[in-house]
Amino acid sequence: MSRYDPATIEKKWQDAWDEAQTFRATRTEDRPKYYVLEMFPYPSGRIHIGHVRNYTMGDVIARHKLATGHNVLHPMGFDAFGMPAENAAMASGGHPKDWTYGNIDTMVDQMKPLGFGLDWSRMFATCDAEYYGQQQALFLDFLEKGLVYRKNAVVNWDPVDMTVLANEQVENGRGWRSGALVERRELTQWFFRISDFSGELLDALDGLDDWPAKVKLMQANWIGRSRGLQFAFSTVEAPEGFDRIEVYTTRPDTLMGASFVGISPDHPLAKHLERENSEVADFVAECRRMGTSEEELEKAEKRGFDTGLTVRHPFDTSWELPVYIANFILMDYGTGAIFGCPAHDERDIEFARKYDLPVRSVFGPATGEEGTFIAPDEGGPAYVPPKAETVRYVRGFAGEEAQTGDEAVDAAIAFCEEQGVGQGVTKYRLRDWGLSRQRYWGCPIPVVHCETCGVVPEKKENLPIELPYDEDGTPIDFSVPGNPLDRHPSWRDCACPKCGAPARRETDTMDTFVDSSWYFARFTAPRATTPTDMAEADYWMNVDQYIGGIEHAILHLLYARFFARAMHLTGHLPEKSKEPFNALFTQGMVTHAIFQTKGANDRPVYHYPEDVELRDGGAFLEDGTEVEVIPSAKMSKSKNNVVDPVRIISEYGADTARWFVLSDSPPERDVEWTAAGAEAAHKHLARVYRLVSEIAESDAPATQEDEPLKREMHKAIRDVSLGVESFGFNAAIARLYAFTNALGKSRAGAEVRREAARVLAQLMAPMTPHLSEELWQMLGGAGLVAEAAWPVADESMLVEDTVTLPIQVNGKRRGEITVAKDMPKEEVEKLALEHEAVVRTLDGAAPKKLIVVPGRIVNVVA
RNA sequence: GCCCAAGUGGCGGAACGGUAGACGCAGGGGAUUCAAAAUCCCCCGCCGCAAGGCGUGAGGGUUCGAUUCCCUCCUUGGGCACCA
Repeated sequence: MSRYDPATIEKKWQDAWDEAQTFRATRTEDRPKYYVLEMFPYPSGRIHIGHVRNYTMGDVIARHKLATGHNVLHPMGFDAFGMPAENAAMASGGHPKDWTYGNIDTMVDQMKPLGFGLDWSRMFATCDAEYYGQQQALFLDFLEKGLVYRKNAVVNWDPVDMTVLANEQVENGRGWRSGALVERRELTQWFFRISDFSGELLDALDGLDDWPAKVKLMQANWIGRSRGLQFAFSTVEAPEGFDRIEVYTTRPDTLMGASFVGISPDHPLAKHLERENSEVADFVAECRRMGTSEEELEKAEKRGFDTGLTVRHPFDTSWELPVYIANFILMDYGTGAIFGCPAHDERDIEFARKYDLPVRSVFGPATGEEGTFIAPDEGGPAYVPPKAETVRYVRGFAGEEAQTGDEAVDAAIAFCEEQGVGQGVTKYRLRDWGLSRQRYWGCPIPVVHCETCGVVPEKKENLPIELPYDEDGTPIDFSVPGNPLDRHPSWRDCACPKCGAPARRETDTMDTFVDSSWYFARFTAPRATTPTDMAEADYWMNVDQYIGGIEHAILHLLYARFFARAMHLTGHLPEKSKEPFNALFTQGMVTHAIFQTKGANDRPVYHYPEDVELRDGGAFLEDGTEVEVIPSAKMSKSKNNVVDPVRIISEYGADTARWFVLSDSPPERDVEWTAAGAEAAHKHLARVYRLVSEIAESDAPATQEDEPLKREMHKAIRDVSLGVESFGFNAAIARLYAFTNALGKSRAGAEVRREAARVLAQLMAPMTPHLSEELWQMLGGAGLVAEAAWPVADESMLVEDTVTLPIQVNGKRRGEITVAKDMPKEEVEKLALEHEAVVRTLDGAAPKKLIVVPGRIVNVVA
């Protein structure tokens, strides 16, 4: 008998699938289509075990759908633009393009041995001119439809390197290379009008039944619909043009508790005062010496500057409130100005206590908790109950004295509208999507700046506007910070497409989120000479199952949903694709223990897994030094806990890697890669190989154990199918272990055992496709198991006629009874009361209560 | 700071509100073997001789019954608009 030799069989079957074009996506009308997509990778240089897990999940779905009679589209590509390529060029010379394509080649070479059922003929990278040229065409169509515009926006500016920094390049407020204090600087930039779609993007979440609830919730919170009051305070002796300050509030019911007005450092009034008053200028400059991320703003100490100006309260013109410039107010949200009601807002009370501003309670608890409740104006914390809770108003001005916050807000809006003080408005937190990047390695924005014509779109026939590789034969210098396109006259200088006069190209490139916002549509016709081919898009869209990391729950998925709408409006996608992903699954990461010892100065020293020996419940280096084991850490090159799939494949084969990454954890959770686990997976596959070899050669006659094995087989078909269809891969694999155990122990005849083994090969095929083809062949299966019809469970073989019921006394299990499945409740009760453990506990007394859940449980309450 | 998750034996994990620990790893015992590897079989939450008791991050609550639902807290992870 031959041994399980993955190296031989994996190559053999990969060649067979290539030959048969098993995974080539073809459009035919006789079969339903199924489009499964995993988020495409960034070409970092090597695949990691997380990729293996992600693509194996997609592959299981794809292979199962193929076996259930679908035309399957399962493509792969690369999200190839972005900063790492430029950073690599800066750090070690070379060109981002060469670096990127070199990485792609390596990664494709590493992915192919894993045997994924992918249609490689559709592969592309977003840095292919063929792809980004079509992206430029989309941009021009969006521009024409008014979906793109220009406005000023702030960026992180490094004043030493004279360059724009990404948020991740800002460390503790300083540029990562120069160490200079980062400033916020305004630039004119391009924006997509995603905020015009706020309401629609929010409401449409309800229709996404096969998306995780948590993702929909995160998106809903991100879009952030709020109902509030917009009104203006009139100012006292303010500079000309600033008679009024518009504010937006979601708590107009707290207007009588107002104690100050706060404006953003970027508010027009702040900018005006900055020019006249050096103290204001200092404070505002201080505020701007901060990154642009919301996280940083929120974590920063709340600070304000009293402008000396005041405003009049809208209900009492003799009541004046001070105007502060405050570092925590965002110009992008609402009107860039607020009123503070310290009694009912934690941030406001912190601010008020810091600057000694009055705190006035507007409402308190509705029911008497006076004993414990300390009102905010008596030194207590801000009182911020949920808006649905009824409270008692002491400084209300509209509605009932006792009402919920929601009712009070509605009443306050109605009252203010009636008094002409303001209007109720709906606002969204979602801001427009800034797509300009001051970088080289991205899709050029296809517009030209002309002195006479202004901003002029490129003509479509001039697309793609390609990135220059060099400058007239001279390599581009990436060692200088900043955007090389800015310093590239022969690329930058051009003729105006409108008037022909000398003009300058836009040197900004697009955010890489643009690239990933429509690649799923491009896969339906990757070589089309327009962004999409409507016939192909109409057939293959939508993505039936999208799989990727939870880290993309908000931005990528929201941008893609916007893009699908914009592509529909510009005629590039059908109406049904406005929501492009029918079902979404977010998978967890692969983690690995960190092996660490202490070096000099107690600095941790990290060791590679292959240098560590696990024995006697500890971990040791070769020289016997004991190593500290930190389990379940995110894989990271700097911690030396990266597992290289190439190594795993050469040691155990692709099927072992695929089996293991699916087996141990539910797919939405993180999985820890352990050497022991991989070893165990491999042993199991070898055992299946041995078992099936033996069965294939057996000629044992039929026995009375045929029937139980058949039943076991049909139960396995049911459970594994369900597991595969519902992302219960770990459960499906546990079931396959059980079925293998049953098959191994069974003394059924050869014919039934062979049938069961064929089914086992089929059920395993999505996870371990190469091994399954080999087993299928040994068992005399026709053709490729990849193309064989998925087995169907026979319902009549699944019916059980008895059921075992646990008997509980007071909720604790005390025994069990086995009864006929359809035994009447009364008889079950009788049997339960006769049970020895029940009799003993009741001790002659009558039970207080008797609960019988048919087919489930019996609970006796004593 | 804000939003969203997750926490169960020595370990990964299973469990429509209904027998907590399926399946796997590690560990223990045995079979086979001249011996070993490989393989096969059995045991395996904790305390306890046992009867029994205790156990799903912590503390409350709802329920005949809670890992599951609700509230508060702790820890870890993801996101926070220029990382992808």
